[in-house]
Amino acid sequence: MEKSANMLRKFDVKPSFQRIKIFDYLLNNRIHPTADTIYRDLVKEIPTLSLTTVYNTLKLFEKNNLLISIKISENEQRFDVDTSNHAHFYCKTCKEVYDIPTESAICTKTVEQYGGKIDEIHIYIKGKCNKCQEGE
Amino acid sequence: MEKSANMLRKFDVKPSFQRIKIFDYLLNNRIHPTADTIYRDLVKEIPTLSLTTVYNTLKLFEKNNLLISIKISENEQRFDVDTSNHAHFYCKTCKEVYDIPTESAICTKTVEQYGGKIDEIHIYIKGKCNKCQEGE
DNA sequence: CTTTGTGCAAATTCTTTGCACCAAA
DNA sequence: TTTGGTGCAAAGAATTTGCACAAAG
Repeated sequence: MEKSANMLRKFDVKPSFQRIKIFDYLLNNRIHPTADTIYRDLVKEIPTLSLTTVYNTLKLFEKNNLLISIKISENEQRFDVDTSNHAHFYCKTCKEVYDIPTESAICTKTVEQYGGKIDEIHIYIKGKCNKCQEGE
Repeated sequence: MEKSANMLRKFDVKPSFQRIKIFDYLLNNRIHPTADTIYRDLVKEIPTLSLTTVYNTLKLFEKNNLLISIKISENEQRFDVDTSNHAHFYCKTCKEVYDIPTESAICTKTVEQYGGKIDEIHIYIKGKCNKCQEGE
């Protein structure tokens, strides 16, 4: 709890109860959850929580670089507190998102060559994970 | 028109009037359009066209590997008839999507190492394009 | 007090579905 | 005549917005 609160302060986010809980959840559940997943899990503990607050908070966190938003699965946004350089693997069978290490400096040269400025790089790999392969 | 029709047949898609027109549009407008963009442009020429048909058709094309769907911009799907290996650059300012060449064999080893099978790799780069940089 | 956060309900956006009609084989 | 394509209207899912109330400083 206190660790999360300090983290929030460091990124200029006022640590309200809900914000701390949501950030805490993200730190302890590295499953790239959707807003709804976070809401469903936390509402058990905080019955007054609303989905709107979860959305508001995640948006604020993203703006303040506390997390990145990933759009790898069907029509939903997922959130990742690991803001370091890495790729994501989406298993189309079990719908899980896995982190994949990478040394991506990929094709940034081409963009820069034309004078473009890069803010974000997303590498999304889709397929079937090892567990789902086995079950065949 | 005939070129498109043959292309469709080759990928096991019956070349109806609408399908040919939509495929034609995609071939001649390499702007990664959304379903709505395609609809708005084509309805001028084909007043009876419906957005549903555009969606149906794009879905069919995707299933038959005539195009890939990209989710790089905010909440919309865009379509690209270039199914070869390349990355996409999204300019957050002008909202355009540009093709970026790449030699991506990126971090596929890590996935395969764990026994996963890769179907698709999407590389999305976001930032500001050269034109939008200049205007500052 | 005054500002900021929270949460309900309604709205919005993109996409899909159900269904009836139409066209082609 | 049977199959498959088209298109309208309605539904659906994820996210955002407007607004009122609550909390914090």
